[in-house]
Amino acid sequence: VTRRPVRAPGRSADEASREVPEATVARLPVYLRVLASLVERGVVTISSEAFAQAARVSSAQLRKDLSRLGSYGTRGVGYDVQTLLHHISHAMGVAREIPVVIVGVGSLGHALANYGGLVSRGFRVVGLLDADPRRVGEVLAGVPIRPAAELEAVLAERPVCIAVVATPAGVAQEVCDRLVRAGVTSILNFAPVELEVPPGVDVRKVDLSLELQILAYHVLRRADPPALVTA
Amino acid sequence: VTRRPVRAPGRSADEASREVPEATVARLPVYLRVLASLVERGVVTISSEAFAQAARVSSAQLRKDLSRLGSYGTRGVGYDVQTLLHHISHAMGVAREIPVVIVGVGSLGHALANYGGLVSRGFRVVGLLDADPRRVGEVLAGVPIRPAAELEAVLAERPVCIAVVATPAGVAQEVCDRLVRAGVTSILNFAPVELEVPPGVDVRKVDLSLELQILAYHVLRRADPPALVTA
DNA sequence: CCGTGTGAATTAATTCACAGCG
DNA sequence: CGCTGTGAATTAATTCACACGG
Repeated sequence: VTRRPVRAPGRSADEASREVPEATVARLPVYLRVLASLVERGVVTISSEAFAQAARVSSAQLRKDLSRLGSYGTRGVGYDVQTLLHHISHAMGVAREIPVVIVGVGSLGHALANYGGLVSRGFRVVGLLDADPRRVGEVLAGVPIRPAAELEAVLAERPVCIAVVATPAGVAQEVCDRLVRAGVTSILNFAPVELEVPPGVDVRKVDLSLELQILAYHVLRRADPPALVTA
Repeated sequence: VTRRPVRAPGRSADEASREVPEATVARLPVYLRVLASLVERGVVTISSEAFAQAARVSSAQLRKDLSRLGSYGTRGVGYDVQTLLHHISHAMGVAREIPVVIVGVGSLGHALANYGGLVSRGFRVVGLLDADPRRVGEVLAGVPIRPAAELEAVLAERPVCIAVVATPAGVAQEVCDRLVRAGVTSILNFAPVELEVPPGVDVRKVDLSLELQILAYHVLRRADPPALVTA
């Protein structure tokens, strides 16, 4: 995952949050998800211990993370699930609906466009683009696929900050350049290439085979020789 | 990403590698990919500076990472692309073909099964499982989709260490439990839940909306009010 | 000379452990 | 009395900066 400087220069000190560490930011969405499921199950209050177990982190880490946002727990009791959900949502800026465009609507792009988790977490797909003329015109989740050539036009009609690149590796950089030129400042990249972006643009990557390779590395270093087939 | 103890107790000291840090392990596949593209472009030698730029890391970090595997560079010159490719491949245990099963063959599962990057990085899909009877029988990348009920049978015929969970969130934990009981020790989880696994089982997760939420967090903390729509 | 390899310094993240509040 | 909130201690990761070898 590429992290670039992108420090906010000096926002008004309205929020309680003073510089939440990156590692914490990466866990907040997990907490949010766990809290949502606790609400569903009717849980009203939860201790850091139980919460941490559900989120698969240590209780100390959970408490430290939460304390960055403020003191929302009750000593001797735990956290009120609703209150906490509210505060983390606020910190993460949910309550807004964030428009995203997806470039590349192959099977992965289809999966993303149809993924309900997007909408439920405050995102809305407002544009779908694909270079394959056979896919153009298809409507996915209420949004028609438009030709990749119209990328600039789509972003002119409807400016967005966040774009998802799900194209083949070969064209990802070019697509990325065009997105950035059209005003996109944050990119989620599924193509297996390292995107080059100007400073100020934020890129995160998701790479399936990279994750598998990391898992495989650990398997190979295990004590017992496992179910592997030599080529 | 869940990292669990999983320290190899005491492998024979055959490899040069003595305890490669986790952060480095996570970058090695990136280096591998960059090297492969350098080979394609006919590059023979590369300096840490140029290599680092292509891999989007600092040159110091790259050199430190590579030095964990041994001294494969030439002072005053740089690294031989082929040599380095060979050594990192070896460290990552490429040269073996690693079997994986995919549980859940929705649009995401389809994308994964058809993803060429798997095969080219030494993985082979040897099993596809889905609970939907309408999908059973379909053949993807040469592998037939079998009913989820046969999970245990599939893993009995052909033991594998690594499984991909691409099911809906609701059944992911159950599938995970069954996989672990059937001998799987490493899981790549695409379902938006925190999987609970016994010690010794390694889980990594890929969560699209989590990544988007992190991007959105940073967008919201930017100086200028961006292209967001209030709900 | 130039660029690798690496100790030393720095910064970030995690864990410990316990004071103090409800 | 139990559990949060948090300084202090620890561990991990990154960056610096330069000695040294080709």
